[in-house]
Amino acid sequence: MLFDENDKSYPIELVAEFLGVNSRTLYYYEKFRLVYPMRRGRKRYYSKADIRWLKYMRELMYEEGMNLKSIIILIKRRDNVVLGKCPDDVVNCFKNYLMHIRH
Amino acid sequence: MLFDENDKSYPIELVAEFLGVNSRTLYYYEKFRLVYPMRRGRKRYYSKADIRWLKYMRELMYEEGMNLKSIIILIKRRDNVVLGKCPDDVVNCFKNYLMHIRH
DNA sequence: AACATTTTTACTTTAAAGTGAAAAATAAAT
DNA sequence: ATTTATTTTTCACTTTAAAGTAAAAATGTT
Repeated sequence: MLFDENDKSYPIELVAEFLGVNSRTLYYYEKFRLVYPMRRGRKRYYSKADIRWLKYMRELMYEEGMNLKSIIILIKRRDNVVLGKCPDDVVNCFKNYLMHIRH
Repeated sequence: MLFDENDKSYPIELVAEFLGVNSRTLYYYEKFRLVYPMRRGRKRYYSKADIRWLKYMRELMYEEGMNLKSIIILIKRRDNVVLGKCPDDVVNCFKNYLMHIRH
């Protein structure tokens, strides 16, 4: 009965419990601008999308070994920030490395 | 006189000195499959592209705050490995977050 | 055999990630 | 309006692991 599919938002404590973290951790993520819960008054409410995102984010961290800053960059890259900074010849150089990596 | 533009490959000690790291660090990167120096016998020779890549890699680490595993993933993503794992609705959800982030 | 490079082992350093507890802030209740 | 309760914020601390390195052992080259 953790989540009622019809509810559209969840308070921080419930989300923290669901993710198995301290609610303080969610404030921490917010400071990194990694999540934007809705505010009703001063209280935070997380949408299902928020929760899915947090869960995926933590998978990237604990299954893929990424760190928070990289995840931020991963998001920004959808606006081409990181590769924008990467010189062209280095980008091309990536392709050589790709050949060596098995997926 | 660190680098002769006409030379096509550089031994590990020279590269380490240029990057300001211990040569052991370059072995370390290699174990992560982040670089593939050419081998003549058992000895390693790094190309200019290798060196540029290493330099860029370290910028990502020390200026952007990325970790090695994330850099590996960044490379692989050119083959869509990471976002391939990411559920579509989460990908769409990224767009909302993008709006909140200033570049 | 002598030399140089590599590999392995285990260690050090450093900072990220997370958290506890108290203080501050805000809303609700009486 | 004052008190009570709840959430947020701040500060400082702990834990953990990534990143890097030193030293010794192994290996290949000449």
